[in-house]
Amino acid sequence: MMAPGILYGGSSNFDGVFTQKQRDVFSSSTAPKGHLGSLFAPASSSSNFLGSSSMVSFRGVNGGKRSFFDSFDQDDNEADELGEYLHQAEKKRRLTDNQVQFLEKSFGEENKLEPERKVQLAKELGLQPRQIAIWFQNRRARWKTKQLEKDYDELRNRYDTLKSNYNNLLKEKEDLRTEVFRLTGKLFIKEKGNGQLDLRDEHKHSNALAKETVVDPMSNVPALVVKHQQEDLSSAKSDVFDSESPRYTSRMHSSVVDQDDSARAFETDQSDSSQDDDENFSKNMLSTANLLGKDADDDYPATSSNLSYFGFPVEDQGFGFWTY
DNA sequence: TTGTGTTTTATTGCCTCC
DNA sequence: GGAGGCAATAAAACACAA
Repeated sequence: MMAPGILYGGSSNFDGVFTQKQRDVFSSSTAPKGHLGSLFAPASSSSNFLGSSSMVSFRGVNGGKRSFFDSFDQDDNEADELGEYLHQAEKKRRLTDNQVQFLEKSFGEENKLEPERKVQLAKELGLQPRQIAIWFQNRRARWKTKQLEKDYDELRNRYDTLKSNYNNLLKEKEDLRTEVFRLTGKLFIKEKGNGQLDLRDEHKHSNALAKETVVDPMSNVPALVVKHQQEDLSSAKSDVFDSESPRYTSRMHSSVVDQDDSARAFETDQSDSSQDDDENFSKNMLSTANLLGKDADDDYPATSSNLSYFGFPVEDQGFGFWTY
């Protein structure tokens, strides 16, 4: 197979590099064969470019790296360099460190290459404009890849942080929920002991509030929670978070209780209004408390919209959209 | 020294823009 | 229709472990 070869010199719109097709055509018709064939320039009179030596990487030549710019100060070595070049004419040659450095600097200033700048850089570096264009193109591709990796890392960090916060909130929620259950039970026992608790009113209130538990479209938080927040704020009373307050307890209870469970627990009351003895209500309350305690790991709450406390779809809690 | 993985240079084909 | 950009790819050059 024919290795890539570069032809030097230039006509008005010739970039300095023939395509494989062009080379094939050329070499099969008029061009000399072999290494010299790839050196055959279609026009050299108008060439602004520095020619063969510019294309040779001096890495490893004469036992070490040689500066690209140094090469132009050593006319004595031109013959040697030409010989070296002739030897490497059909090899792919890397740019020197200085050339790359120069190009990097230019790329840093502007990663797009206007024609004037391309020609200017080609002159300064002794390369073909086509090579400059290719270098910029490849450099843009590398930059894009790096940028993608960077963006990925950034997104992943943000995701990790978000997930961590979410898990912390979940834990906090569980703790609060446990506390509510504990205090509810305590209150129930206390008020039942005093014979002051009208559990039917409590039940009505609970059901009414539970039915209000729909998601607030603005905040994605259950509207009941929003409503309670607003009420609690406006009341400006010290009993807002007073665990001994029946009002607080009933609200928290109703917002926590699953609607279905709640309905089940108070089914007797709804089906037969004549039955109003405290004992039945006591049993229902206790069974509700047991049910809730047993299902403490279940996701909150209990709205038909299948949304968790934070407004996330339950199935999304694992942030399943992100895969590793 | 050699095999292998990575980087760099260059080509090809397709697309868009003027 | 030509110029230039980009994605995909080839292939040479390079790095490095065994």
